[in-house]
Amino acid sequence: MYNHNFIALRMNQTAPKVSNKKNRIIKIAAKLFREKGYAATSMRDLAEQVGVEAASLYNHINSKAQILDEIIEKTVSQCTENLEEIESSNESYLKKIEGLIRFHTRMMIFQFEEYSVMVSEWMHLEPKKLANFAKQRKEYVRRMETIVQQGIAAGEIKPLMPYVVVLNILSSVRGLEFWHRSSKIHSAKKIEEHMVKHLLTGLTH
Amino acid sequence: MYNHNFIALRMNQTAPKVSNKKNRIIKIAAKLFREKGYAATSMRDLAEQVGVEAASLYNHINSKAQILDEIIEKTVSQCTENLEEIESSNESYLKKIEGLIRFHTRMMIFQFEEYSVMVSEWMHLEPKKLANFAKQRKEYVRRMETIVQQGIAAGEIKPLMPYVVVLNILSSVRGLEFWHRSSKIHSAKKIEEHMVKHLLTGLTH
DNA sequence: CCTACCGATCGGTAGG
DNA sequence: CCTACCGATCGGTAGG
Repeated sequence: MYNHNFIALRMNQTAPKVSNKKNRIIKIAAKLFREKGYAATSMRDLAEQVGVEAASLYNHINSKAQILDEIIEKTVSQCTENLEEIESSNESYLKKIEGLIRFHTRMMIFQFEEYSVMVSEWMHLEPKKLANFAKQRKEYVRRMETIVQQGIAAGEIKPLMPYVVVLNILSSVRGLEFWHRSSKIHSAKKIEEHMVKHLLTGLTH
Repeated sequence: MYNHNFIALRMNQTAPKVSNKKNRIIKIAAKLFREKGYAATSMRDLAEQVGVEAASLYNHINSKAQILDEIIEKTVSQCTENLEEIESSNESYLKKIEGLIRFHTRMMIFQFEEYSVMVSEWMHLEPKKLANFAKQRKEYVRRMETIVQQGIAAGEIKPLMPYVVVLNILSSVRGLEFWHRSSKIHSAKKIEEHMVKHLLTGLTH
């Protein structure tokens, strides 16, 4: 998305105009969907934050459902691309898991609104989009499980249910939503290091 | 709640009648709130599942908001009572943390609907109830952090940010919501053991 | 427990 | 981008 705009900006100065307004609407929607939830956010709430009447939103977007879909689709793509990079790297399995913890932690911190909406509001997607998301998420978890499984087989990781390990990692990252809210007492870098340390090496010495 | 009914049942056979109907409504509401979210669940949805007209629900409950409040308040009480028991026990700090992981894992498995609603729908509480919940949750986390802190001071736990550790534990448990949905391939006991093992001792040997 | 109904608000459209 | 408005649905009440 950002890359696309960057290229378009260099090739045609006037082209991104409409797109920028749409992006602004989606950005503000992500913020509201995270705060209040998708169902409890009205198009009038959104319009107010954007600074227009509700009817005017429809010159830039087709429906409320489409906004949710675009937020989630964009975030899913970023996760999938990262997973592919990690899978095809030459790191150890433990390093790959560490990379996944770091990536998701950064997503939660630096793409806070969009990532939170993806993990908490996906159930409000329309039936077809919902089915597609569920399929992609299942596949994503399966591929993470495979890395854990391979790490166990290689003796790098202790024998644990890969399913529980993957769920714990993804859920722990989700928990950072709560941290983010209560201001940045702790730096992002420090949080990331402690996430990795706890999830990889546990509490005991 | 269950204890209260149990006692009432022995003392007066006719007393719990109205209460049972209310409990049934709340139980079904918890199921719907978890599946669709509080805001996306209508009183007509609930009435249909209960098997009456929407207007009839109001003979047993005062408002939609009250239902959410009762679900959450009951679950909060159970968590707080358990925490007090653990705090006052003579176990090591590590054992106390283990006990908390086990308790919350069991809550998520055996009080699935109510616990899920508490962790996912609390933001829809009415302002006064919301403020109270936020206060209690903050206090709960603080007390868990204190146990971690003491464990570190005693040399039982490696030096990690207590805040991150507590968040990871509570969030990992929350992630079991997803597991529960996909049938019981793995037994509850096995899940609990692997939760403890991962969160206490990590992935590495 | 029901029928009948209330005012408010919802997502979205028509027309300019 | 607005005003004006649509039908549908919301939580909840009155009255029996």
